[in-house]
Amino acid sequence: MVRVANLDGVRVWAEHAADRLAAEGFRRGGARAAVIALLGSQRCALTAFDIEEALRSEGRRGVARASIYRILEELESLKLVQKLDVGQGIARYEPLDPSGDHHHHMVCDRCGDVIPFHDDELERTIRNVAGRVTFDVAEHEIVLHGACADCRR
Amino acid sequence: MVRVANLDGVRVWAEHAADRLAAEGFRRGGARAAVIALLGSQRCALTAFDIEEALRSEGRRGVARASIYRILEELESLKLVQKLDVGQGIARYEPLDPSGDHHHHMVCDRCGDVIPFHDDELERTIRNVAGRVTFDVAEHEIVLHGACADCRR
DNA sequence: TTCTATGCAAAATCTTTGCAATTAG
DNA sequence: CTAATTGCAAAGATTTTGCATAGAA
Repeated sequence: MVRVANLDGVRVWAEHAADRLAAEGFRRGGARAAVIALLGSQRCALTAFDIEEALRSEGRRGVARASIYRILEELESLKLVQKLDVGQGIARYEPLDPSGDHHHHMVCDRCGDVIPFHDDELERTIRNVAGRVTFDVAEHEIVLHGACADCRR
Repeated sequence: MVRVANLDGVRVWAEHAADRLAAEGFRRGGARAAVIALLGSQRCALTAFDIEEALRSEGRRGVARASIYRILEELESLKLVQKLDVGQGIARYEPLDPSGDHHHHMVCDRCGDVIPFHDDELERTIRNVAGRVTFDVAEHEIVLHGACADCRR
């Protein structure tokens, strides 16, 4: 088991995202820049609420909730972020590594913490399964529920 | 890859659920019985809306939405049904086989269809992963996204 | 009769939409 | 100047809660 690999990739993600947006003809607004900068500095999935709060407390005027959702939707459609549901009906968003690297999540059902993990064997197995089904598998999402190291005591 | 195994188990699930509820001291109300009967006749996950609609069109007076949610919550806490999120922020519920048998889901992102599947290798791999992490894994949920046989054409 | 189960309506939560004002190019 | 971007408020969608009533034991 490996923790989120490729932290360098994450570090430059904001830059990569800005480039992609520019290439797609988007203009450079302050709200979008703020959301991208925040996502780029995170190692894992944030909710829209997390983002709103973080940007508001960053001192500046903050970004409107509607803008956050609109921006996240754009980023998702460009495959720059992945939207994921870990089970409480609240969407989370995280940067998508341009190299294709990805990870899954363990959700602590006691404290609500979301912890990323990666496992090569698991990826291999998923690929095998994908080859065996009469279904065109484009993505996969795996969530482990349970208790985190702190909570299980 | 195997389609939902143990259809007999599903068939008797309603009975099993009724027994568990009785053992837990619950009384036998009509709304709960209707929800259980419906779930027992399904092979896969339904949304609260699906359930409400199905029960309403079943001719009778139908079951109030609030009751449906309350009943599903009870059943979930007794581990009689599993609640799952396949990504659109809408919860789905399905009977949980008392034998421990379980399956995962492929979601067609074009038509929205949710298709169950099971794979032994995948289960084994998940168990291995669970043994390797500093996290107490109680459950796991796997969702494959893509296009179903009909939609991919 | 007593306490659970249910229905109805209102509230809560998360997300989306409409529209006017702002801002980038 | 022109069109994309943003903020604000209102609307939508799903789920939860409060409370009075019906119903099971």
